[in-house]
Amino acid sequence: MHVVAPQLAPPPLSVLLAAHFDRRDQSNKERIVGGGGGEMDEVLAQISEGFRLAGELMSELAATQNNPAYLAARCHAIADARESGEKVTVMVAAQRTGNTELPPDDGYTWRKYGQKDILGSRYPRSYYRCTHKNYYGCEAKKKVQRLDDDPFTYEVTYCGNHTCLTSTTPLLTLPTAAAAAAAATSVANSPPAVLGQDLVMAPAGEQPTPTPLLSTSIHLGMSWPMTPASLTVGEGSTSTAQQVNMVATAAGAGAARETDHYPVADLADVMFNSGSSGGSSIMDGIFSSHDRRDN
DNA sequence: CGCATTTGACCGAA
DNA sequence: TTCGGTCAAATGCG
Repeated sequence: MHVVAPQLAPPPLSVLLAAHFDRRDQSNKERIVGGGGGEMDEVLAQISEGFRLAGELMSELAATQNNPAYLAARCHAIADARESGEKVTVMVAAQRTGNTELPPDDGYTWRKYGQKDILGSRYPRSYYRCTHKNYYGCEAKKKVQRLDDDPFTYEVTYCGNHTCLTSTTPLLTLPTAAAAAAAATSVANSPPAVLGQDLVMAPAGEQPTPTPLLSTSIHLGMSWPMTPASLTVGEGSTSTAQQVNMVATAAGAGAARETDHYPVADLADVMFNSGSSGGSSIMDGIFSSHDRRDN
């Protein structure tokens, strides 16, 4: 079971018209769209109600994902899974423009070492390992497979941690002044992981110890060609995989880009893009207890 | 030439 | 025996 990002299509012109007239001038609406109590009005009202409900749902999702307790629970689940060597599966939306055959780019450099037709699956499964396996002994691997029922979504299963720090994608594109200021004001003994302007994730009850600080900067999500749509933490191929729904707006979703942030989606981005040429990464902040084995 | 991808062969688990 | 995962030779590309 997977939850894929809901994508609200832009409202049709008639709805925009109706909404516009609802706000502005009722008489004009009746004159142009139709007489009061007409079928047109009824249909438009139903459509408007549908969008209102969709809007409520979206705002509730956003509110849930900004809940510190919710985020903390998700972080710990993922961290535990990674530390115990479990697999992490991410549902990634494929590009809908250009070459949709391109595998999702998660910021690491992968080398393909195999491809298999999987029984019962329409699309083959590709196997990748970290390009730097030879240099750093990095044992990170991933499997990429398109979903049968949604060719625009890839199921990416990550196995093993990256022991290299070789991300090719910049973590954030932020005004350096803001980043510097944020870093300067971070807690003394916490890792220099504060790179964003909007800080959430201060789990209640975990006060004095270095508190993981997450960037929820929208820049991160925006700079990525793909956005993880949901995330599953499980153990191997067993059916007991724990579903961690992480709903994110894919690029192009029209709803409230300016005000609605999806920190969980950003978190997913960060998780699988933990390496940075600078040496320190946001991962240090998220999983501060996780021992780094790089040098 | 060096590196990545492709693809059939091979291997181990179920 | 089947199937998922990996290996490695052949091939392609910059």
